[in-house]
Formats: sequence, structure tokens, C-alpha cells
Amino acid sequence: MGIFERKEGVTASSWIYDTLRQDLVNGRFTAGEKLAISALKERYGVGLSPLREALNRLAAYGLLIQENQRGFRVPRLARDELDDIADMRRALEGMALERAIQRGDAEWESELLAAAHRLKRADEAPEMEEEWERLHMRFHRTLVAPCGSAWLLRFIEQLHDQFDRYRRLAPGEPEVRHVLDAQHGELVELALARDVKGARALMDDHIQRSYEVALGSFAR
Amino acid sequence: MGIFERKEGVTASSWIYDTLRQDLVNGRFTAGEKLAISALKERYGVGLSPLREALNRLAAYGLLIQENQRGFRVPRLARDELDDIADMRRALEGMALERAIQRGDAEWESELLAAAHRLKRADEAPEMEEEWERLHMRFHRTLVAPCGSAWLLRFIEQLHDQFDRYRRLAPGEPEVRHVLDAQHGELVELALARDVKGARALMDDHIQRSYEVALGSFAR
DNA sequence: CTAGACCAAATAATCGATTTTTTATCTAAA
DNA sequence: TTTAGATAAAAAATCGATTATTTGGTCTAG
Repeated sequence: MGIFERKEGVTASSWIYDTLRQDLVNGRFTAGEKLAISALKERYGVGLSPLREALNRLAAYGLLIQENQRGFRVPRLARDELDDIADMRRALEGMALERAIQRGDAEWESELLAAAHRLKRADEAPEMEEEWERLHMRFHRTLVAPCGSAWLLRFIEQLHDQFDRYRRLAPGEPEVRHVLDAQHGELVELALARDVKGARALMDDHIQRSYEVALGSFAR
Repeated sequence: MGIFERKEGVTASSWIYDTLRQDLVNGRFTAGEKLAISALKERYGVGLSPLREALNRLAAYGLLIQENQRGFRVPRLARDELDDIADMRRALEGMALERAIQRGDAEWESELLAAAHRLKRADEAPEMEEEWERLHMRFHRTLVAPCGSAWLLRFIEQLHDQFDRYRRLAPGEPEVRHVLDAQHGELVELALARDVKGARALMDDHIQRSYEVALGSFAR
């Protein structure tokens, strides 16, 4: 029996879910907008049933707001909520990082170095935004992966998606961005040195700076 | 213009979602079981579309597992996962309680006293299990409500549902239960006294004891 | 004018039937 | 016996059409 059949079948429903999730995180919809379901049907070329299933999932995940009898809306962006999301990221990712450093094994160290390296190369290729986003997400995921709590990782991922709705809308700030990029490398160093305190402090700072960038999404 | 129209319309989809969520938390389905969609259709007397939408939401929420092309399964119960859930409850509810005590106002104090009182009366009426569960959930929600973070509250609620899958399956332990009931009152006292440290410690102990009860779901 | 009542158009929700994929069963060859 | 392949039955996913509800405009009474 082969071991390769885990190539999970993609259904229309799962495809449109992934696609919409990305588009929502990337700000391809206006915050506060009411989704015209039949328009989405056209735009993405999917049927009503898979589309509605995806919208239901996205609402349960927090990327949409569902109101009975009046469809789905894109959540508004609010400074209060960004504060909340950033706060929670600090608390949860800090906790996760601490545990990851205490529990991560040698294999983790390797993967972390690899992820950081891939990200660093993407830092220097400003044309491949999408690729950078993928690698950035993956780096942060790798960093906390061995924290030992599936639920913690789940919450963190959810918060990342929420946070990115703001960040990706904000204007780029090359100077801050440069600092943030450098911090990824420093995080790896502290993690490998098993410096829990230092790593937590740096992560706090990293999220704080990202938060300040994301605040730019409210610029007028 | 009236202010009462928030009586949100209940759709077939939202009804079956609520119903299934309760039934899942209450252990009316066997852990690990594969859901036969057409059987559910009969059992609950709903159509396929609203049912599938509800299942999709429940999967996104974590009360079901969705596998492309092969439907939905009830997650297995695993000691590891219960450990994780309890750990996270300690961390997140502790954090929320701390903040709630720092931020809760006089109105909160009143509601907290009321919630505790209602719960206490239900403690003594062993016939109304369902009612007690409602009030118990509500008490814990009230306790942390003014923590200031919508996301934290959301995660806590999700963890409660997960935790209760185990707890409600475990055999009752009247002695521990008595202690747990008493702790609710003590939590209120400490909260009103704004004793952050004390309240956190008690909450830790409360969750720990509940966890030990919930472990009974693995009894053979 | 303005609040409400009414109606038509638009949209959400749901149904019943069809298509696609998986799972179970059977058979023949190794 | 196994194992691979074929195939029938079951189940999941999707479609197209129908029903129910909301929304937006128009009219009328006060």
C-alpha cells in the first residue's frame, strides 16, 4: 500500500474557502462591505452550495460576519480590535515561543534555520510579495511549532490572519521593515541559544513594531 | 423606530447549528463516529443544505473534523488533548480573570453576584441538569466578561465547549462537585475584593479539579 | 413634509435532483 | 490464501430551481 495517497482531494468548497480566505486577508474586499453572493458566484465561477459552505466556515473562523437572513459582511477594521489582536498575539505567541524553546529538539533547530534562511532571501526580492508572505507566515509558524499545544497554535494562526488584514492594508515602511526583517534572524539566534527571556522580549518588540506598522491602515 | 428588533430570525441553518453544537458538547454522539449526513437529515428533520452549512461551521469551530470527499467525523477523545485544553483554559481564563478584576465596574459586580446566586440555587436542584449547565457556563462567562478582549473571550468559550465534551462524559463525583460549587462563591468574593493573585490561584485550582473530574471520561 | 403601509425587486435560504467520489464486494490470477 | 482489478452500492458534493425574507421605492393619511 502506497504512502502517498494523502494528496487530499480538493473540493469546490475547500478551494473557494482557501481562495476567499486569502483574498479576505489580503484586503481584496472592502472592510464593512456586504458580500453579494451571486456576484461571488460569477467572480469565482463556483456554485451556490460550495460557496455558501465556504462563507459559513469563514464566518465561524472570524473572517466574515454572518447575519441571519441578511447574508455575510466583511468585518470592519477598528483600532480597538487591532489593539486587541496585537495584545493577544503578544500574550499567546510569547507563551508559545517560551514553550517551544523549552521543548524544541534538534530537528526543530534545523527547520527553523531553514525557514529563516528562505525568508531572508525573500526579503531581498521585493518583487515576490506573495512568496514573502508565505515564507513569513511559515517562519513564525515554525518558530512556535513545538510549543506542545495544538490549540495554542490554532489560536495564533487565527490571530495572524486577523492581524494581517490590517498589516497588508497599511502603507509599507521600508525602515521599520528592515528592522523587522533583522529581528527574524535574531529570534532564531535567541531560540537556538535557548534564551527564553530574551526571545520573549524580542518577540514582544517584534509584534509591537508590526502593530505600529499595521496602525498605518487607518491613515487617511 | 423600536429598539427590540434584534430578535434575530432563526434560520434552519442556525437552528441545526445550535442544536448539533449542544448535542456534540453533551456527548450525544460517539467520539470518533462518522456522521451519516442523510441520517442526521432524518433525525433532525432538516434539509441537506442547512445541515451541511451547519456541519461546515462546526468543523471550523473545532467540534467536528471535516475530510474532503469523506464527510464529517466527531473528534476522538484523547488524554493528550484534554491536557492541552485544560492547560489552555488555565492560561487564558487566568489571564482574562486578572484583567476582568482590574477593569470590571460596579455593574459587573452586581451581575456577578446575580449569576453566582442563580448558579448556587441550581446546585441544590440536581434534577435540572440542563439548567445548571446553562447557569454554570453563564457564571464563568460573566466572571471574565470585562477582560476587555473579545478574542480572548471567544477562545475561552471555544475551550469550554471542548472541555465539556470530556467533563459531561465523566461520571459524577459528588465530593469534588461540592468543592467546585463552593469555589464559585469564593471566586466571587476574591473578585469583589479585587484580589487578583488570590483569584488566579483559585481559578487555577478550580480548573485543575475540574480537569481531574473530566479525566474520568477515560474510566474503563 | 413625514411616518407608516404597501408593493415590487433583490437577495437569502432552502429544497430536490444530479453528478462525482469513495467504500464495499466480488472475482480471477499469483 | 493473498492481491489486484472491476464493479455495484453508498455517500459526499454540487447544481438548478423554488421559497421565504429583506430592501427600497412609492403612495397616502395626518
